[in-house]
Amino acid sequence: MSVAIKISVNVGLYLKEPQNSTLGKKILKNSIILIDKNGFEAFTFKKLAEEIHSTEASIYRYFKNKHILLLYLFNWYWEWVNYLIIFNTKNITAPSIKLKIILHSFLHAQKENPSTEFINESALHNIVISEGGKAYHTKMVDDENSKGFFSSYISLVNYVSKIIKEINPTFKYPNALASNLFEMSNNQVYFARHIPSLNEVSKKGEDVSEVEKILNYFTEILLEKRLK
Amino acid sequence: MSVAIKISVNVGLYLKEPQNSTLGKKILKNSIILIDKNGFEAFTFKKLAEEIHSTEASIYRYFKNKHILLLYLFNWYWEWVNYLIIFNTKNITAPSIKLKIILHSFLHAQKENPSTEFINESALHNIVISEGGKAYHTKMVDDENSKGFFSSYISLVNYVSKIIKEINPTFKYPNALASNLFEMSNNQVYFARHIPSLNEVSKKGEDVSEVEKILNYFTEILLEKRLK
DNA sequence: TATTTATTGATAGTAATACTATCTTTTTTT
DNA sequence: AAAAAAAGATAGTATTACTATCAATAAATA
Repeated sequence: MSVAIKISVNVGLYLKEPQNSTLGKKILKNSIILIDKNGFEAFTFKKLAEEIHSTEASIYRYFKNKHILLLYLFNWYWEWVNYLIIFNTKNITAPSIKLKIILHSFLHAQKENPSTEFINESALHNIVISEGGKAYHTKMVDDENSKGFFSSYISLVNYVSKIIKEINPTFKYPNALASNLFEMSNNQVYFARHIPSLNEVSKKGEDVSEVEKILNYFTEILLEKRLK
Repeated sequence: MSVAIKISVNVGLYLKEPQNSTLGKKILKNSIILIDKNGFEAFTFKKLAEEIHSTEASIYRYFKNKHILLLYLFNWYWEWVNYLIIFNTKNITAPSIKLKIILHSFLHAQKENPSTEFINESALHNIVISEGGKAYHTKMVDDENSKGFFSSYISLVNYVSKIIKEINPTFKYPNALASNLFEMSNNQVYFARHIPSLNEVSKKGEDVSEVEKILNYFTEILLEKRLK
């Protein structure tokens, strides 16, 4: 017996819900593996089809194209982080502790017990770090935003924004801070791994914890209550 | 008569220096226009060739591929910002004023007098905002970093980092703050334009100035001198 | 159980992309 | 005027990003 959580994303992101079939789950599982391994640019439906011993045509029955598949994965990830955050901050009242837990949950999302056998959360987290920006840095961004394709991310940011306001109601830009915390988090981990002269993270293998320290340091200073 | 500044980038980024020929300058000029208009994904050497009434083969004599061309443009941009910053902070001694001027220079780089007829700084700035992350979010990042393809950006970050240390020598992560200022700057402008629920920038057409306010607000709080 | 329906597989085909190669013409340098 | 360099013209290839069609198989339901 077990308690299963099922994560669902915006229906506009798929033609057929991949979580409801064996082939669909294989697509999700192996697209994560392939994108993580070779990067999004090198990823094609043909290679994926070969990997899972299926055909391109079959994959196209689930996703319109690889960009939409990427959006599906990101939304799944953001929903998963959302769940983790709600779960981990349950019964915590002090908002400043809540924010600390949120940062920790987000940065260590990969280390949590996997909720779903067909999603490798750790690999997915790496994809979000390396390719996350590609979700919305396209010419379709306005159209896709209007269709709610970023709503999981937006609601995450809004939730954090609310907590920021609780910590310090005089802080002027809670949304900007919240979105920056997520963006900065991924960015600084990426820099630590690939362009280390852009920050102060030296210890290999502990990049995530180091970035957590940086983010806590920044938020503590930014949200410290002050007179005016 | 005039005073011309010539910006040069890492020699590994081109096969033939485009700034030295009419065709090369046309390539630079029109690639900026096309990428700005249609986005980097839709940009191809073939379309560019048609636009400038030349051929694909001729463009390939200047740049190995479109990714390298993008890197060339970004390096050119970072060098240009670097020049602007040095120029605008000349004779300013107070580091906190310097940092303010840097943020202003960076965010308004497009409004400065164009230094080069074949580069539309405004369009290039928009490309950096929309596509900037694609410079280093690829599987070649480590190799390209070792070749110095991001050195203009790194030296920019290091310069700002030094000023941060002057403002507050006790601030623990000057590099992380400096890189975040540049990243956050582009990101928040992009959000203001495309996913406005992610920050507090409402006024259309003044997004850049609004983001400047946010960045100043953040840095002032972060770098305010404090005991411990 | 038979039958309809849905799902997947197999195969083919197309336009566009991302190049490489070669040869000719034009322009520039000496 | 000759030599060298740059650009144009053209062709060709492997891969990508799809769309279309039809057959085989599995699942749902009558």
